[in-house]
Amino acid sequence: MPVTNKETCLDTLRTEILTLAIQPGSDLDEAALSDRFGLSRTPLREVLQRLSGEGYVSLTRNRGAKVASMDLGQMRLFFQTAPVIYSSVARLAATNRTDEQLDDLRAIQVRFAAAIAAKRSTDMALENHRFHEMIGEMAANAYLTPSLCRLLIDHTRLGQIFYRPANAAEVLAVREASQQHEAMISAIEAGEAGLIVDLTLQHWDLSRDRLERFVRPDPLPVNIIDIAEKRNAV
Amino acid sequence: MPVTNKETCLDTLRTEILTLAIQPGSDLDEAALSDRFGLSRTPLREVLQRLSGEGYVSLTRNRGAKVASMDLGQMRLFFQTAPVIYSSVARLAATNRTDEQLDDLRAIQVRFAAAIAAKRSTDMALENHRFHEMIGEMAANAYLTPSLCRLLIDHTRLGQIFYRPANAAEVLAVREASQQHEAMISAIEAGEAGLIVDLTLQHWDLSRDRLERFVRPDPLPVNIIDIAEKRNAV
DNA sequence: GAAATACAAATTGTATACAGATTGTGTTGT
DNA sequence: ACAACACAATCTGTATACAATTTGTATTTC
Repeated sequence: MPVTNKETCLDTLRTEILTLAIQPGSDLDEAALSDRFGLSRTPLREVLQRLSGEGYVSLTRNRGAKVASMDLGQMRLFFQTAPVIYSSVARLAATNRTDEQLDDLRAIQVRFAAAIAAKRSTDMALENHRFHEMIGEMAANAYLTPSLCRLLIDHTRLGQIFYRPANAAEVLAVREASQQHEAMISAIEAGEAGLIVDLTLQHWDLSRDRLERFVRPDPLPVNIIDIAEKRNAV
Repeated sequence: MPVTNKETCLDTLRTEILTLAIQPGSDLDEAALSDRFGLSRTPLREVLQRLSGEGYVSLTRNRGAKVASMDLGQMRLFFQTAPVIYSSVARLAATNRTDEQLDDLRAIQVRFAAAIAAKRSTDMALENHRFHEMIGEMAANAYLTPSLCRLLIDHTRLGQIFYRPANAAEVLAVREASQQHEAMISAIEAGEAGLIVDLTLQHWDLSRDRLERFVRPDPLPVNIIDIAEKRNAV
């Protein structure tokens, strides 16, 4: 099965959107992209249609493609929706997974841990994304998968900051996330539905705490701002 | 905003798939469809891509488009997944709906009731579909909507039988479903989250009973089969 | 007669040229 | 100076022709 230009284009755009290399809301130029990937506009438009179906991109008639935006309203929905879907999917994964899928999941976790050790933050985010996508695949539920994928897209985009650990506390949190992955693998292997749901919700809590800290970071020291104002006044 | 050929094509294919005018699993011929809708193959392929994104159709490379299948495995997932999504969506609808949307919902319900009164079974199924799609729109949750839509596609296709009431008991069931719709509208208007979830689960139970009766109908009278075998033996 | 292969027909994928829509700019008139 | 309109440039949408892949069929070979 040869890897066509079209598939390269799909994958590349997906990762560029996930890693924020292309920012939410930015316009995608058909001509530029078809040049870049050595495709004519026809197949490129099909790529965009598909990305739209997956939720990476939004199309408007006569106005082209935009990377899916991440406004405040969306974020609210994200935090509201993630727990139900994540835990439902995790429960199904524990009962439906195959042995091959479990091996795949382990392989992804190895690469995730390696990315952490090497402090490659982009890879951390992408391998984490694949880890949770893989759990979705294990769940093997065509009805839930599309919702999961949309959540993961925004989770990964938000998480760019999570996996770019700035201080010692956040490095610890990433390590904890990795340990939780290990525990989740064990629970899925053992088929313990109740346990995997608990672990998933814990994992979510950890992630949510980091994300909220990003959205509402510690305020700047007030006196520094005072100083800046005085300098402007001079 | 003019209705283009392309949009007609999209809508028509959607309803034909929902009403089983095109059977699950059947192949879609690009040339034939582009002839039929007066489109060239390029925009028609974009329609198919989009239908694929919505879950109506599945695409395979170099092998064209098939109407989404409804095998036994899928049905199992359907019954497993519907309650979570339906109730989550309903809860959100009660808190997020706008007044205009509530008016739209009422209008749909009027058409639904009219279809029942006139015994137009296809319209019953389609208006019922729109009713629940509208509740999805009220929920205004981009993460849940895709899952809801996929569930509704299969629910409506299965329900073709439900809304083609064969006997008196099933006519009563359809009337009951319609009454439940009315109750749901009231609950959404009042913003009663707990109530709408209860009503939704009741509605689901009613529908599920009918669907299960379809999948596992009352067995044929045994002696009739005996007779048939004797005739073949002659 | 069954299997394999080569060829033909049909179907899908891609490129390019053209048509239609939108947006920005410059000119004209008040 | 501002508003309105017209025109140009840019981008999106569609049609058609061509290339590549798949599938069915017929012929050959064992």
